[in-house]
Parts: sequence; structure tokens; C-alpha cells
Amino acid sequence: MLYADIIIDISHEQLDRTFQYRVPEELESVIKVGAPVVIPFGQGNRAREGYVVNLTTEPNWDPAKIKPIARLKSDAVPIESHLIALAYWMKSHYGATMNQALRTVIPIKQKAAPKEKKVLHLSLDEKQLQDIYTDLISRKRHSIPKQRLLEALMEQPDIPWDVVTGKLGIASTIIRDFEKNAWITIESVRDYRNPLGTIHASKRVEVNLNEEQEIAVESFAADYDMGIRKPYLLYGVTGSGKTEVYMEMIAHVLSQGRQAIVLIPEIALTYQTVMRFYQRFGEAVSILNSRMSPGERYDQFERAKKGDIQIMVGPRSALFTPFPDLGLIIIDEEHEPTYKSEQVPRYHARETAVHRAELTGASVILGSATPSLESFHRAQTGEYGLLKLTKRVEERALPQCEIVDLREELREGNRSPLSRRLQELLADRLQKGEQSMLFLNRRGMMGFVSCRACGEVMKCPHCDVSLSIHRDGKLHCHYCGYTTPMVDKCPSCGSKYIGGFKAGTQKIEEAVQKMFPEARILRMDADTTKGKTGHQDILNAFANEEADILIGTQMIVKGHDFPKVTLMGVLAADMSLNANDFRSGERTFDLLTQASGRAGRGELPGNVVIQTYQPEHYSVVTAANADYEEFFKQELGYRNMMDYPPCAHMLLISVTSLSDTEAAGKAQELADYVRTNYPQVFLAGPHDAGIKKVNDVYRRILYMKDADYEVLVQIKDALEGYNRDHSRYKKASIWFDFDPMSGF
DNA sequence: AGCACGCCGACT
DNA sequence: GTCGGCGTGCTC
Repeated sequence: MLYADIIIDISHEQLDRTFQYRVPEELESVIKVGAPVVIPFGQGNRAREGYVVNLTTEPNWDPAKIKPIARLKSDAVPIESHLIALAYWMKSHYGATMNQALRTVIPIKQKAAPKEKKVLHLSLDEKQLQDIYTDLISRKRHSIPKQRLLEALMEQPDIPWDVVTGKLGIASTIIRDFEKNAWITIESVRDYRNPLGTIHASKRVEVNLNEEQEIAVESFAADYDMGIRKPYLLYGVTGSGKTEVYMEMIAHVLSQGRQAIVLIPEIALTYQTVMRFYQRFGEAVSILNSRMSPGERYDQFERAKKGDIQIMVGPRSALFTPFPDLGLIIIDEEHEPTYKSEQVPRYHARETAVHRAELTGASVILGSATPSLESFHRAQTGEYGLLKLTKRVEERALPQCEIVDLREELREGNRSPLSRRLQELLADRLQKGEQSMLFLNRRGMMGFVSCRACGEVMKCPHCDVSLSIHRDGKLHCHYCGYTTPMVDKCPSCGSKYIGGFKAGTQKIEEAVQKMFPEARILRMDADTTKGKTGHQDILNAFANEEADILIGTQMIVKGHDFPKVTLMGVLAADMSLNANDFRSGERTFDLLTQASGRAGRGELPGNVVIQTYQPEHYSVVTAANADYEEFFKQELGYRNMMDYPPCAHMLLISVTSLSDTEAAGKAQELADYVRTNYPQVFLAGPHDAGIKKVNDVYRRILYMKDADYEVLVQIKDALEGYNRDHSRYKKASIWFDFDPMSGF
């Protein structure tokens, strides 16, 4: 006997779980996960629509009470089923319950902003209303709510449904009763709004592609027309015009009646970016952003489903736009860590996009100037197609890039945050009236320890990642839990200039101002960008040349073009190099490349100065030489040696509880289970998480490495079962994170 | 969400 | 007692 777990209607929280139904014999061979079905539901066995979410031979409900599925919903457009299948894949691939996965893929219609705004209209004239009202009062029955509703309708003949159920506190039964008596009519108003407003697209934008761009588009289009669907890495140096290429590809897919999704990192989701798409495609484009309420997002998804729009631009979550015939998914800046979700299921938008594309017969374009190791690796093995853009548009020269050794500066007595070379260049720019940017890389400030004299960084002997200082004054490895006492002398050169690295943007600003009293300085960091427009105000002011120097963190290197900037100073490249996770080299290369790209965007030639305590580090050297492929080679060697992704896979398990003993007990239990049943798998832990206690919740972690992702999935499944059926520690909960993106 | 069940006040 | 309104809780 075959049973199906069915999700009825995820628009209401109370129904947001599965119900089990029997699969009738005639459907056994055709039914599959994701299939839309019609089932009898509730006491009245009302026919309702649902989706098969899982198939099993084991009923987990009294079989006598299980009803059979009525029929397959054959006329349904199979949009949703793709997404259900995608949710199922995410559940098994990343670890989550089916409901968590479904909630991620299909947004719940929230109470605050329903997709249908229902409005009650009074359909009685004044006399009838009076009659009914006096009748109600005279009957002296229990009818306070009815009276209230009638009174409200006398005041205001059209009242929104939510006002009635919410503010007036009247049960839906009463409203239905009113409707049955034909006292009122209920109208559903669909309130879709175009978040872009009513700006009109300029006519035809002239498309002028250079030869490389042309080749990229043509080879994609040729594949597409032959029915070849696959992921491509579009590897294009900064300023090579990737966006134009995306737009041509989209146009090609649209011309075949299919739709496209464009994912961009939230930080790059600016008015300018969106306008470029809007100018080209007009009303066919819609956007999604994190400022939107769940209701507004829901509206945009509805518009996509109905075919009102053909292109959706947005962050990670836009990946789940329910287009009826999705033909292309573009992921811009595919290496950005924001594409990995921080919530369960901890999915990666890149992998999930590739999977969704497989399900719907679409292609995927992954664009980047500094591709993730994962993507470039796959492009090299031929799993992904590779499209290259090596020239900057209009053949602009790359800025001249030099590395300054901060150890040398210290040795020669310069203890200011600016090297002598950078000071010299800053003075030159100020004198010429050109602009400069100073980038302070604060990423990975999590208390790494380095020697200012020789550049030595304290690292874990087992994991080759930086150790962090904890509250207990000891150095910890966030991967394996290795601890060692803090040192007071550099173990390599004996210098006492060893310690945590600290320098805020504010300190830098003071130092620079002191050095150049006449310079006009703008600072951009979390403090100065408070408020809605703070961020944009600063950028605008700098673009209008109201300042000579802009000092800031990541925010200033991503995206914006300032044609008058001819000098970029990276104050301490090491900061991100020493973040306590294995991707720090990759992130550093990316940040340095982005930073370099900021100088010399216009006519004027640019200079880049990279200050660092580790001038020989390959991430720094290769970034300065703009040599991604060399960086890739070196970094892949490191990942290979240490069994980090993409050469192997990792599974992080986090055990949390309000009780420390519960968390510790369960973590130990799980570790023992894995060591007994999977002795060949590398397992580290359990040990305290980087931040052990957050909001009174204790956290223990363990992590595993294996070459085979599927082995880790098996372990996850086994541990879920063990945890459910045998764990002695019921108060601790667990969650999984595959190939984590950050230190933990 | 939508439906039945059961509680509780008013009426014959 | 019985009738009917209305909140509550369940739906495989």
C-alpha cells in the first residue's frame, strides 16, 4: 500500500503541515512528489487542492482514518510542482523539514498583507437596514457582534475584511452569515502594484557589444537554440561589460516566450542597476527587495505566475519566482557569500539555481570577475560552460598596483596607519585636485593575532585557519576546537609587537585629517550611514566632488563608479586574510580586486596601494597582478591539501539548548554515533561554538569532512533518525549546515 | 480556511 | 427543556 504525504494549502499557518492520504491503485504508477492532487478534506470531505510532498509505504497515522486521494489535478499548470520538487531537493540536500523548505520556496500569504484584499459591501438600502437592525434589537437575542457589524455598516457601507475580523473582532462565521442572508456582498480586490511605479522605458537602447561580448552571447544563443541547457561561468574582468551580455542573453530567451530571473547581491540592488534592466525591457521587469513586506513580495510572485512580467531582478529569494516557463537564471557576482542562506534550510542560491534550472529546462549564467573556487573548478572540469571577457570596455587600462610592506614601515619607524608611499600619493592627488579612496578592510576583525614585526599569524596546526582570541584569553580554532594559551612574544621572530589588530575608520579619519589638515574627508561606515538615505547621501556627495578623500569599509568598494578617483589605498589587506575560516584567501582576493577596480574608472590613469604585513601572500600578490588564474591554482592547492570545498565537502552540525549539559550531552552523543558508524569520515568536535552563548542559548558544534557529499547527506539522515528516536537529550535541538560560508 | 461541536443565555 | 448564536479546535 502506498501513502502520500500531502501539503494542503500553505497559505495558513495551521494547515502548514502534511496530511497522509492513500494512493489509489490506478494512480500508483503515475503519482510523484510534487504532483498537484485533489483530496477530500475535513469533516465535510470538501475537495481541496494539495501537493504530494513525499511518498511512503509506511503510514504514520491510524490507517483506518486515512482517506484516499480523489484524483490528480490534471489541468494544473505544473509550475508549483517544480517548486515543490525543488523544496524536496533542498530539504534533503541541506537538511530541513519539508515545511521549512516549502516556506523558503513558496512564500506564505501573511496575515498583514494578503494577496486578495476582501471588502464587504452593504447591499441593503437604508430602510431594510433599519428594519433588520430594529428587529435584531427587539429580539433581544445574543447578537452583540451582529449589531456591531450592522452599526459599522451604517457608518461605512464598504469595509475591508481585515478591519471587520481584526479591529471589530467579528468572527468569520458571522460575516458568512451576513453574506448568506444577502445583506452584504464580499468582493475580492486584487491589489497588485508594480514596485517600479510608472516610469516609462525609453525606446530602444542601442546595443553595442564588443567582439568578446558578442562571442559570449552568440555561443550561448547557439547552444540554447540547439536545446543545450546547462550552467555557464561568465568570467569577465571588472569593467568588461557583463551586464550588457546578460541583457542580450535574456532578450534571446524572452524571444522564445520564456522568462528569466536575475539574482544580484542585496548590496548591489541599487536604483541604477535596476534602471538598466528597466530601460532595456520596460514593463516586463519587476524587482524584489528586502524592504518589501511579505505581502508585496507575494504580489510580485503572483504577477510572475500570471505572466504579467518576464524578468525578475532581486536577491537570493528571487530565485523562487514562479514563472510558468523559466528559461534562464542569471547570478551576478556569483562568488558573493550572501548567496548562501543564513537560515535553515541553509541553501546556496548558486547550487539551488542549477538544480531548479535542471527541473525546468533552463540555463544558468554565473557571472563574476573573481569566480568562486567552486564555479571555476567546475568550469575547468567541463561541468559548466566557460565564457570569458578579458578586455575592459573601451580598452581602459588597469590601474597601476603596488604592494607596501607594513613590516618595513614599522622597522623604519613609521607607526602611522598610512605608509610613506601612500602619504606621498595622497599629497599628490590633493595637490592635483583628484579624488582618493581609503579602504579599511574590517572583515574578519574577529580577534586574530598577528605580529607587526614579521607578519606571522597564529594559526591552527590542524586546520590551517587563523586562531581567534576568546574571552578566556586563550586562542581557539573555530573548526576543531584546538586551544592554546595566548603568547606575549612572536613565536617566529621573538618581537613583542604581537597582538590583536585594531583600527577603526574613525581613528584613520583622525590620522589622515591631522596629516592633511586642508583635505575634505568623508567617512562611510555603519556609524555614518544611519538612516534610510545616509548611505546614498555620502556616495552622492563624493560623486559631486564635495570631498577629496572617502574613507570606508566594504561598502565603498562594491559597485559604485567615481570617475574622478585616481587613487585607492587598501590600509590593511591582512584583515580579511585572517578571518577564521578557510575562505579568507578567496575573500581577500575578491576585495582587493574590487578595490583595485575602483581606481581609474574614467579617463585618468589610477594608482592602487595595497598595504599589508604579508606582502608575499598569494592572495595579495595575485590580486595586485590581476591574475585570477594564478590565484585559483594556489588556492585550489590549499583546499585540496586541507580537504576543504570544492575539493571535499563539509557538514557542520550545531547543537543548541538552554541547558549547557543538554547541548554538550547531545553533541557528544552525535559525535559518538558518527565515530561508531562512519569511522572512515573525518570528524572534529564536539566543541564550543565561536560565540558559545547567545541569548542564553548554549551552542556546541561538530563538523565533518568527506570527499563525497552524498556520504554527508546519509550521515545527516541517520543523525536525524537517531536524534528523533534514541537521543537521551530531548531539550537540545540540532541543525545542519553543508559547506558553510563563514567561521563558526 | 471552513466546518462541527458544545457552551451558554434567552425564550416558550 | 429547547433554540440558536458564537467561540474553539480539528482536519490525514
